[in-house]
Amino acid sequence: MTRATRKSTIYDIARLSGASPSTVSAALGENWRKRRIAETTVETIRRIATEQGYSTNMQARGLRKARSGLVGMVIPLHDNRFFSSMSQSFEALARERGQVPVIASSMRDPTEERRIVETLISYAVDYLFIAGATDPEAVTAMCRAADLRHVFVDLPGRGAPSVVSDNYKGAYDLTQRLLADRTISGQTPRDRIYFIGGDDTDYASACRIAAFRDVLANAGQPVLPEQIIACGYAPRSATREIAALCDRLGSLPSGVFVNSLTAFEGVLGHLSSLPLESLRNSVIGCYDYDPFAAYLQFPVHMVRQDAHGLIREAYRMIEENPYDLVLTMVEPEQIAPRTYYDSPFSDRG
Amino acid sequence: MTRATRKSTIYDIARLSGASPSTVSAALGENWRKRRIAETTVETIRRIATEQGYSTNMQARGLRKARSGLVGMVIPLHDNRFFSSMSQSFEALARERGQVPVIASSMRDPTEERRIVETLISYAVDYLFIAGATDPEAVTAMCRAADLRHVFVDLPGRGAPSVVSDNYKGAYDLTQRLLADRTISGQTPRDRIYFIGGDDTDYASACRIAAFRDVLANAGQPVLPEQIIACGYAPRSATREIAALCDRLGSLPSGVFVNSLTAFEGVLGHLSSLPLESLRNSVIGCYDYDPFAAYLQFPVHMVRQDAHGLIREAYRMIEENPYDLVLTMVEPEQIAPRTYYDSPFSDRG
DNA sequence: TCTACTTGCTGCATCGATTGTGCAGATGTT
DNA sequence: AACATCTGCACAATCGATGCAGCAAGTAGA
Repeated sequence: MTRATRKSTIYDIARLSGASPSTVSAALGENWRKRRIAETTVETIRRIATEQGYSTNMQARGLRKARSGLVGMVIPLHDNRFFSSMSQSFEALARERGQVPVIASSMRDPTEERRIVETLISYAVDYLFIAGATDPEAVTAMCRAADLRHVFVDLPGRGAPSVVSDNYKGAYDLTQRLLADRTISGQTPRDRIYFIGGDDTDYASACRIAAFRDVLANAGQPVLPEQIIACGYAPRSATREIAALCDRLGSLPSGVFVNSLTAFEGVLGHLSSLPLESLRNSVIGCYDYDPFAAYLQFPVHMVRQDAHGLIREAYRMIEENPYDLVLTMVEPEQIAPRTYYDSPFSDRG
Repeated sequence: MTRATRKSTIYDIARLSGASPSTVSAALGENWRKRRIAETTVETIRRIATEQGYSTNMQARGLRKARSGLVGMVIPLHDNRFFSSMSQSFEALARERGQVPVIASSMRDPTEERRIVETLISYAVDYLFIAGATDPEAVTAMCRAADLRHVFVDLPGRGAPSVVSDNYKGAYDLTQRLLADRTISGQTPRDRIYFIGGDDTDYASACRIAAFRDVLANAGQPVLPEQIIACGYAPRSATREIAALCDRLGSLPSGVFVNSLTAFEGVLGHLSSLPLESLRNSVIGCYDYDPFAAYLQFPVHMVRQDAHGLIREAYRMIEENPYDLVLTMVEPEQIAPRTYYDSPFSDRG
């Protein structure tokens, strides 16, 4: 095993090439023309640098230039199709720009979120993307103090540009589809459609709930409080709640609007325990898309949020109008039951 | 909008507190006792630091201490249940240790992989985890030169400790289950089981293919070359290949072993175009688990890899025996069709 | 009173890259 | 020949935090 020699620096290259450190720095960078370094010198220096396996110490550069080349993104969790799609897009767009993405998950915990933002500020990230912020005001306050450009994604903030899905429209259309697909047999509580999952204090859920209410009200079926079961995003609690609901009603309701894939995972945990027949008279919808969820034993109406579009827009905002406190909407897409959506990354795997 | 004041440094705190920068540094750190700073001084300094919203400049600290507090992980892609579970676990374990995880996706491209490793080395990550390496030798060479502790996950390398799933065992058991579940009606090519997806030059797939061959050979059904369709991990190519196979055979084969969730996504793209009846006489297995994939219209035998266990072991190795060139195996778990697996993070969402 | 410690702090060099300034020597101009 | 200009490079300060070496007061022991 070769014992590693200390990593080589511009001073080593300087010594080996007979040039000065500043010449080496310029030669290895982009602006050697402006600094009038002879092309032959540049070539020599670069050759030696390659031979020595030199690589820039980004900590030193970052310290001097007061920017790190890192771009931060906070997401609620990695283990989720929607957010991991965002990660994939974020990474692609950041690398296109020669930046290094740092993605952190907050578990939707405001304290953790704050700690993460602090940490990213400590590392002098150049931009910060916050997806699903739990406390936008706090984030903005910290970023302001650190003079850090930031943008909110998915959940808007008041102090920076925000890019969000058009949750109202997505939920409006989904609810309409559920309503249309439903087979009603009477006027019992079971005939209603229930909304399950998410947190009614968060923006996205609130929009969706509003749309849900509006559609049903327009259809002459005003929503009762018990029809909204905002039990959070955790699979476990969704399992519990849907089971309790079925218990109360004596069967599955005629329709269920599930507010996220994670909640749907939990709902599935209960549905899977039911005989398939009992699902025949229910129509299920899920806000978010998953190719497997689209092919369950029962039809599922889905909504695909444009994760890539969200990130693209967010990047545009942060690069072009970082101080425009504007809210950009990105349209989600309704996906019919049993439809395969060909993702932008499906040529990779 | 408040214009941001320059971020405060230890020099600002020093001026405000009347102490010297070195005293401030010591007071804000852990070792102020060793440096014999009076407790009252420490309190004063910390109060002022808080008031000023001071936060350590990690670039400066990293430069001085020659370690960054960052830990890197390379994964093939974010948008995948297996890898995003690894990300989730990695993040949790890194934060427990006060480190900051940086997760990058290589898209299984050796060039991209190398670039990423170089970049992470530039940022002086303290450790590097490489999952699904495409060129382990190159990675080890670079890490050696930079004196960087690293560990291979999922795909082993020769030059560092490796932690991998027991792919052979997982695939052996899965193949046996497929064989047992199959209903054969004759001795035509359609009666065979086919293996689809993955890259036969990569370690994990090679192990799984070997197990697949062995089970069938033991059962007196030696595997023909055309039974192994290692068409990569991309959904798109899996769709193409399964369609071509069905074309050749005139129907679905009696069994399909799908080598990853991404490939399965592609396979599903084709299966979904078939009438449900045509699936009745086939048994499907997928190496990797997804809760939705477990509840499709047809039963799917799945294998759940222990992503959390892999990362936990990898961390143990890198912290305890970074120079032990040992290969640790982590057992995967067979999941019966239509089974809900309760993930370690299912209380979050 | 004089040495011998201890306490509590400061000064200074250092990590590696960047950048404004300056200075020889070459070339051109009148 | 005297002066201006350009070329190609080197010097040194700087970014912010760290940690070694050392120094002035205070306390203890003889």
